[in-house]
Amino acid sequence: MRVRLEDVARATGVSPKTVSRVLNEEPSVKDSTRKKVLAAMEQMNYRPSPAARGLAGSRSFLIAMLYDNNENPASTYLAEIQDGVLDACDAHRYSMMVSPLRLRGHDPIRRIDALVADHHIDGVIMTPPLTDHAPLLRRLQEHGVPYACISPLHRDEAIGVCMDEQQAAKAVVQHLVELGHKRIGHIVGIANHGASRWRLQGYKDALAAAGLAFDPKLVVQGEFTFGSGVMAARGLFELAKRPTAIFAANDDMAAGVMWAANERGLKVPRDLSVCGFDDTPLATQLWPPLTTVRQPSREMGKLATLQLMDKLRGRGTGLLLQVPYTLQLRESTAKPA
Amino acid sequence: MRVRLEDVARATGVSPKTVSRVLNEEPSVKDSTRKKVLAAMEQMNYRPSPAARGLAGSRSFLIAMLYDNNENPASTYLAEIQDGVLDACDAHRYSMMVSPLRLRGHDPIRRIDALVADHHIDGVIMTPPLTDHAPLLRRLQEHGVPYACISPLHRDEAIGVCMDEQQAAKAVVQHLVELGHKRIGHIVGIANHGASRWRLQGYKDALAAAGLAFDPKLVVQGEFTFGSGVMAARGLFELAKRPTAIFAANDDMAAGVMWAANERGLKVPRDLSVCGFDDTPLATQLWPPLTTVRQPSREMGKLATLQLMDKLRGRGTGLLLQVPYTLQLRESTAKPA
DNA sequence: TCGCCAATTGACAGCGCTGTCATTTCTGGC
DNA sequence: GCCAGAAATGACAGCGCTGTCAATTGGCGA
Repeated sequence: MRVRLEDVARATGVSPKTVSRVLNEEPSVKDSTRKKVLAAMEQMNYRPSPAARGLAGSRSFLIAMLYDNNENPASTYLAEIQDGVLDACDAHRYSMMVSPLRLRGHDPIRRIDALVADHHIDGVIMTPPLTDHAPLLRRLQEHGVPYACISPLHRDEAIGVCMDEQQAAKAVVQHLVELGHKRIGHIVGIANHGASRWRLQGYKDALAAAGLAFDPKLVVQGEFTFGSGVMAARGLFELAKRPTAIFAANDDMAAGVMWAANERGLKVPRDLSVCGFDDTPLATQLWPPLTTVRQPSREMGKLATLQLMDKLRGRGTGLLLQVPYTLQLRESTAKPA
Repeated sequence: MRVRLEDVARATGVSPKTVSRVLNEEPSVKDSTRKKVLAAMEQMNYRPSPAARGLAGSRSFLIAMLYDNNENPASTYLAEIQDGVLDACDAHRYSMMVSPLRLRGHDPIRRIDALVADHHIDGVIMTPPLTDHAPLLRRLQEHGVPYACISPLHRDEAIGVCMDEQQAAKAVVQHLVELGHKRIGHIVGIANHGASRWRLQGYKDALAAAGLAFDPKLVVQGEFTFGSGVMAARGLFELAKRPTAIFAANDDMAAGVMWAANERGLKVPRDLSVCGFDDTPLATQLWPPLTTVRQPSREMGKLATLQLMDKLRGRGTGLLLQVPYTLQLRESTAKPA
């Protein structure tokens, strides 16, 4: 029937416990023994039973990816991260559970408790904005469940991955400045999201660096959705002195800006330059294609997971890795008329 | 420490086995006993250990959602389905694993084998185009693992969920006909995908019903991607007699058509009507908003999962459920000039 | 060569549940 | 009121692995 650890032990002439030691990469096994066992495992195509390991031992080889199902950053973003997490899990024989959390209404703490109680989760991958939900993090700590964050707001304590979003935002806006724009609008994302803050700050930095005055009227609150981008853009278009360029804090809102521009008969980029952030598939599906910042989400998911696994093995070197951004200059930005 | 089945048994004054029976909804338990046990479970906040259940019993309470990572229909589609599957899992205390399969290159059969061997998967949710990957289905059957399909090509044997895509496609095209269009182009999806066939057939049906001749030159092969939509549209624009409307087999390609129209200076819908299929978020993020068919993907994911669970409990009534489509008439279609 | 300590290995119980089969408790029919 | 057979319950082993702690082995200085 199924090849069990005991079978491998018998084949190798050692005790089951020793095979178990090899399986778990414990150091106290003589090298020659280890090799023999590994060879037998390979040869017999042995596959440990996660259920048995979970029941007997303290680890479950399961990690959960938590995300917010209400306020989520575009679903393509999460899908990419998920792919990255899966890549890393595959490589380390871990499994992943996806666990959508509805912050509004439902009680996320109970969800965490259930995850821990039911599945003995070994660790958690947190995506924004959950990365900064203090009660959640505290609860995880109480349970002793390690977690890695993707783009957390508070960067000091967390382990995980981030990108220098502030610098990236500064770079896109500088691109607009270099094209000759003087009145540059900005649409902010959901308040308190790290992404919103960093991108706004980068916008300010670029203005400052260029010696342009910061005008609060040019900054409008959005909430990362297409619709909010439309609304925000309409507001900006009503200004006595319309901006000649708009930097939206993500691609969805940038798409909204382009929609509103169309609605008002403004031609992009002739009458208005637009840029976004994230480089979702949407960016190249708009007309004209959107200038934006590429964020390597899949890679980030993978790296965060690897960080988590390092921590699970106690090998944790790391705090917060930083991945590089890439400017994607496309046709939605041009010199002002 | 942890509340165990045994604790519940002691509290209720019955044997552990009886509690187990209640837990597994076995019929041979007296009603009064069942109520007592359930009350105690509730009161003690008992949570069965999936690991122990999996190890001792034959079920793992785990289902896998399989999808093709290369040729996937837009990621938002899969994300929606996944959400639906999770909804259903939650409701029935099942867990879900996501398992991307790279059909090209990697060997999907091995992946299935691994899933079964490692995790004792109870069942599988199949998404297109995997629903029609014969070797895969055969392997699942050999393993005795039940599966439910979402929009399978071969509808006879499969259990799962589908939509009358042919009828839906016919309806959108009829909408174009009613607007007065005579030359209607169609961009087909990846060959052999059910979605491609049904939508093409619906297109033909509508033409026939309207007494319009079918012109093969108006039908161009695409592959469900934005880029292929652009290419296909360019081809159609080169025709001596350009179509006045184009029905793309999905929204991404329709977006491509609109892109290509922009590129060529054609104004939608004045010079060209465009419609798509799926009603992804993209549809309302384009300018003008896209006329399309809404497919309730999330609902379909949920229903397919419920079907699967029915089957797992042997209560399987069902073959293929059919969910209704909805026409989303928006501004990308209008009377021909 | 002997003893001692560290390095390696093994014996054994038990993780929390379910399958199997035995046992007890009800039914209803006579 | 008694018995056959169905309904309901229980006893017990064991799923495949790991934690604990004991036993063995090997290396080295005295």
